[in-house]
Amino acid sequence: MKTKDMEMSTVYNPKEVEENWYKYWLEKGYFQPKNNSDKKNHYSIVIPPPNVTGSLHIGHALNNTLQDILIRWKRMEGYNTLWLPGTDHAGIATQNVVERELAKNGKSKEDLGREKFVEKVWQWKTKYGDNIIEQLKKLGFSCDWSRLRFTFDEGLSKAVRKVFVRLYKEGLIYRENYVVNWCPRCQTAIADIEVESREENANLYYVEYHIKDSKDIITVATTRPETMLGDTAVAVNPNDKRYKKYIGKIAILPVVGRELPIVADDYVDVEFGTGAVKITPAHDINDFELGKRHKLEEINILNDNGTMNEKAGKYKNLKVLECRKKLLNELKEKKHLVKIEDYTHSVGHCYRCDTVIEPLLSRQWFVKIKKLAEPAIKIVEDEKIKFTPSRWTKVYYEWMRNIKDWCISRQLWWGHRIPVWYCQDCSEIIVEEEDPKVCTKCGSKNIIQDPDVLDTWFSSALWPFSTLGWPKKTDDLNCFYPTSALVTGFDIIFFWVARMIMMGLKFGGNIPFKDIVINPLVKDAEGKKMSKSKGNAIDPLTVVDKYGADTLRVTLASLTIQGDYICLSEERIKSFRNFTNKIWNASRFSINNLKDFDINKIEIEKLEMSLADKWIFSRLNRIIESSTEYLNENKFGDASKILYEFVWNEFCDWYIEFIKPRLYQDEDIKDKQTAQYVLWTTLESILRLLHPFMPFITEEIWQKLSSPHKVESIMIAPWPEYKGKYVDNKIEENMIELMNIIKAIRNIKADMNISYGKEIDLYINIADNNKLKLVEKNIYYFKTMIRTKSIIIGKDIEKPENSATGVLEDIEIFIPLKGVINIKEEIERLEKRLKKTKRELNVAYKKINNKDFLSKAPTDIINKEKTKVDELIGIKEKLENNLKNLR
RNA sequence: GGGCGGUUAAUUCAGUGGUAGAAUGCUUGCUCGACGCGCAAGAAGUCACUGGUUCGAAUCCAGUACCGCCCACCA
Repeated sequence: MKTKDMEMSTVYNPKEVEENWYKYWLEKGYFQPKNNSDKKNHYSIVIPPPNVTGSLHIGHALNNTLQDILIRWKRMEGYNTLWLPGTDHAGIATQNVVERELAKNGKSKEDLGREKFVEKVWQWKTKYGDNIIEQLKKLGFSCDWSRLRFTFDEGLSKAVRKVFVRLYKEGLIYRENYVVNWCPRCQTAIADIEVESREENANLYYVEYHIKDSKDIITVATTRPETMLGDTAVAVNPNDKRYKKYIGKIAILPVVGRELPIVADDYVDVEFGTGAVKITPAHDINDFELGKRHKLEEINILNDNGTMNEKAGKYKNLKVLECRKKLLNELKEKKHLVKIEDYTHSVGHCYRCDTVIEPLLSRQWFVKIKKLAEPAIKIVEDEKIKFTPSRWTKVYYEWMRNIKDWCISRQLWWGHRIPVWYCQDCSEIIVEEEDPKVCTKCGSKNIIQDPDVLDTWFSSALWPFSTLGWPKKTDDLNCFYPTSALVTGFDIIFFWVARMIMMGLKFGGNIPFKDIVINPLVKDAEGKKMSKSKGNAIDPLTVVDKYGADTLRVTLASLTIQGDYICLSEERIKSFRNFTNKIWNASRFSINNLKDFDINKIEIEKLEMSLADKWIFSRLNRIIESSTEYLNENKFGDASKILYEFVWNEFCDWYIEFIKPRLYQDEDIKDKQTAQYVLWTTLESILRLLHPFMPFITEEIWQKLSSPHKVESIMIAPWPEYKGKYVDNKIEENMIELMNIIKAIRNIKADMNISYGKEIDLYINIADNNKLKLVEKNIYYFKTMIRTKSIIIGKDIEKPENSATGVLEDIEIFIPLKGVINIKEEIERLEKRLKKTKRELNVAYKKINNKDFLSKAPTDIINKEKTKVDELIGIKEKLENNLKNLR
């Protein structure tokens, strides 16, 4: 076979190859599934759609690297694979971005009006929305770009519409006045899980309310004094002796002067504060529910933008905190404010913009979720869907079993408009899949659509089937649904994963995916969250630019352990850059030494493999088996770790070094060809094993490693097959024995300050026949592996004078060092070894002299321990003899 | 308040009952026909603590301490 004659640089340069190979793969159409009819043999993943406003961060890099590893691996295994990409319209986030753009020109969305504004957002999306998609390509991800989807696409919007209408008609979507989480900056309601609460230092204010027609006073405690402007009652515990007499009486709201009934309710905790609570039904969920029980008035004191409204009287138009300050002053002046305590409590913040959330009574749309949650819990209990790592199952159950109705309406303009029309004439509510022209009841044309849009996560919940064409019965849907795996972060298990399972079961008619792989969150070297503002963020594209996509990918994959977080640092990336380069150079070596090799011209059956050849085949097949198994278990870190160790520590450090003398000679052509054959086969398999992790460099080398490849790209080459016949324990044991002897000799050389390159005379005394044979057979390699001038080997070799000694079980090694050896140092070296041996011997003795151990431990353990004692005694005696001679 | 996870070498982590491991870092030495992004050798751990089970515990059980996260919140 011809090896393409190519100069390979000593340092791998990813920039020269990555773009071209990506183009090549795209041209060949490898990213697309073979067909969409072979349901049996399919493997599919839908991408967690990044926001159209997003730019690629390290979390995306990790998440998508894992997906690409799975897809590339399965593709090589012969599956009909589809990795479907797309983006999310990201309601609030995108609207915010475009609003900011407008603000630069001093405009607001109101200036444009709804229609023009939405048009503007679409324009923005067309221009920038696929930035992140282009960035994904830089990392080599093999998504089928021809199937790119967007949550606001026409097709996906139809799916959203259908789901809404069906849920509504089944009574699972309803509209209600309720205290919701209101973000005054985004000016929309948000769902409970979109609120992030944080402990904050605050004050607890004690305010006196006078009792009507009495000199008595009832004191309430509050953290949000401004809400008293919306108070409509004071509540006490019915069993509280202090306040029993006031129940049914009237309290006077300070400043405002409103009359408030004093009601009794079990909700009130006698122990907390004063035991009396001001009740603001429009701005506190508990107060709201208490208010319902006692039929209290609900007074909303806030505008949508978080300022006080006309109900706040003279405090109208002030921001909440300004109002609080001024109101407290007034209360103080009027002697109503009697005490201020330090107090820490948790305060809700908007997960999009971090603004403090105000609970606000408003009319919103909700999904009645319990009925949808039940089957979604059951399906996980039945293990039809599995979490990796499995502990996330508990987190899922915990949330699903305590789930609350989902507020899905958002007071935004960018998003799926709620498909509900209100007839202005007969008050009919019209909910249909097609836009109604007239009222379905009275025929009036005077109908108005609900102004709100749906929570972005509503459309994301349909992603696994809406992207495949649902509600149409498409071939894609039939072939690729349910999808095989979902890879995502644990931060969106509730937002997304749980809802996809519920919606998938309800509308997709099946689970949306079988395997949920929860990937860790990436933190910096100190374990801190990465963020642009902190300046500790590692930009994946910068890493790609500096070190290449393969390095980034294999780094991330290796760090993907079963924990919640991984710490990434430049130092770590560099270590994998070095690995990439190691692969490059091992390949460079191999290619150069395979120039005269043609696998078609050799008779494989007639080759006589050496110990090292058999050993590397044995190891290779073990690695094929276990790396495949690790991938099956979604253990990306373990898979990459064993590949790293195999390539570097076994293939490079030992195998290549072992065969060098065979490759460099031309006397024994058959032996040379054997080495070449094993070298070629092993490297070629390594490349295929590494391909899912490091697609670019493996393709580059695979193409250079000219060969009888049956296919034109490593991407579509078969996944290496495990061949058990090559796995041989005895061979591996022998090799380890040999390695240990070599290491022991190198150790002596290093200890005695003999440079590695200096050739030595070597005497080896081996008592055991098998070991003697083993060493004799492989003595050929010692010249290069340890640089020997002469070797004398046998059963009763006399120790030459003035030689350094090494003891290894029943083997003695002597290196004569006339004039070089320092007797004192040699004694010290041997004594140190003797001391250690004696210590180990003591421990072992104790064990085998323990009656309980002998009677209760299994025999193989006892025998092992006895053998160990014998060995240690042997070593000890040899060391002592040598020491005696030195003195 | 409820729940989950963690604590093993300087660092990041493997290790689920039988001699404490890897990678990186560190120390020392090295132009050996792949690679200094390298080679060789080496040092380095009371496996958080206290009990218990066991012939034997990093590993199983109970408790303690510390760290992290999630959920629910009493104004």
